[in-house]
Amino acid sequence: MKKFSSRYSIAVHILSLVALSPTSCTSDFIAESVNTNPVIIRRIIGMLKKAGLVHVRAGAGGTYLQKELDEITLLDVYRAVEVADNGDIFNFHDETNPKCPVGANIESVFRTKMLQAQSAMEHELAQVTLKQLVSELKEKTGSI
Amino acid sequence: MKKFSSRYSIAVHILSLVALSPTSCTSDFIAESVNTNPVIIRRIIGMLKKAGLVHVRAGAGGTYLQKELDEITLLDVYRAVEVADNGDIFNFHDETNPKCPVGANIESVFRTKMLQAQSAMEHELAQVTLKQLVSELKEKTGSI
DNA sequence: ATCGTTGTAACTATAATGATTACATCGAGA
DNA sequence: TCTCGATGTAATCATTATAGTTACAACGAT
Repeated sequence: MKKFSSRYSIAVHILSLVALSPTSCTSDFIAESVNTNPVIIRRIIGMLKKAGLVHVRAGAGGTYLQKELDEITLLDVYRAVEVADNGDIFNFHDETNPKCPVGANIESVFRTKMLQAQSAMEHELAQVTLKQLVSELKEKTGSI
Repeated sequence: MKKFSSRYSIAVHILSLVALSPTSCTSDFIAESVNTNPVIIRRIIGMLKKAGLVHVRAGAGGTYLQKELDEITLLDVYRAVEVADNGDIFNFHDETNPKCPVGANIESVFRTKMLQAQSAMEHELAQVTLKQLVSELKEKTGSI
């Protein structure tokens, strides 16, 4: 019964914090808001950096957005921290018996359907920008 | 980088086989088509049984569909074998710092978006019946 | 009553996650 | 230039899910 890792929610948390915080965001500072270990934060920031979403002042400290808030979607963040090797979220039992007509063909038929389902999910994620999300967050917090 | 387990693809394989096979489907027979251990098959059949999708002739042997092919959707199968405790596929880092305005509110904002994405995926799965899938499978195999 | 099948328990190996300690390296500022 | 805080990353550990396997009691059609 596996779900997606919590890296994704932490990544969104990090980006929101960086977007909203007036002060410099060190991994220690962020870790306190997320309530976890600074190394967890640094690892995730490393992925966000690799995806071109943030840059980090090495030595000096602090993480900063590298794109505008409305240029980052939840899909971008998802792909940065959560995506599997080939991008598929569904697993397949891929060594079916080729001598059986069902075993030989079931995977390709099933895979097509699964990719459609995955696309639908990713399309939904692509609709939400961090700008929207942060704006809703601001409403919730009243001010910040 | 976790994906869904291969139980799902195996479950669909099992149901397709049961639907198409003229002979009795014992766990040994199915395991040969899937190319895995019979106990794996029995475990998954147990979940399908619990979900009311199949029934099993205990003692005698053999698995049979309990619903019509067009009454079983990929979402039904998904829920039978893959669903996590509360049904959410996304994980949340839920012990954020309540003293931080972002930490205190990010989860509920993010969760709403995630549930929409999950719904989109499940809606897509609900569109596909086993009847369609088996029909496509028949086309692929030529005959059976 | 027999015998093949199911339903489980128990065990193993493997892999991902999340947390933590440790430490080399970077670079801004005194 | 030196110091000191911050980053980047390796290594380790506990936990959990998956996948496979062996073993065996219980079922029930014949």
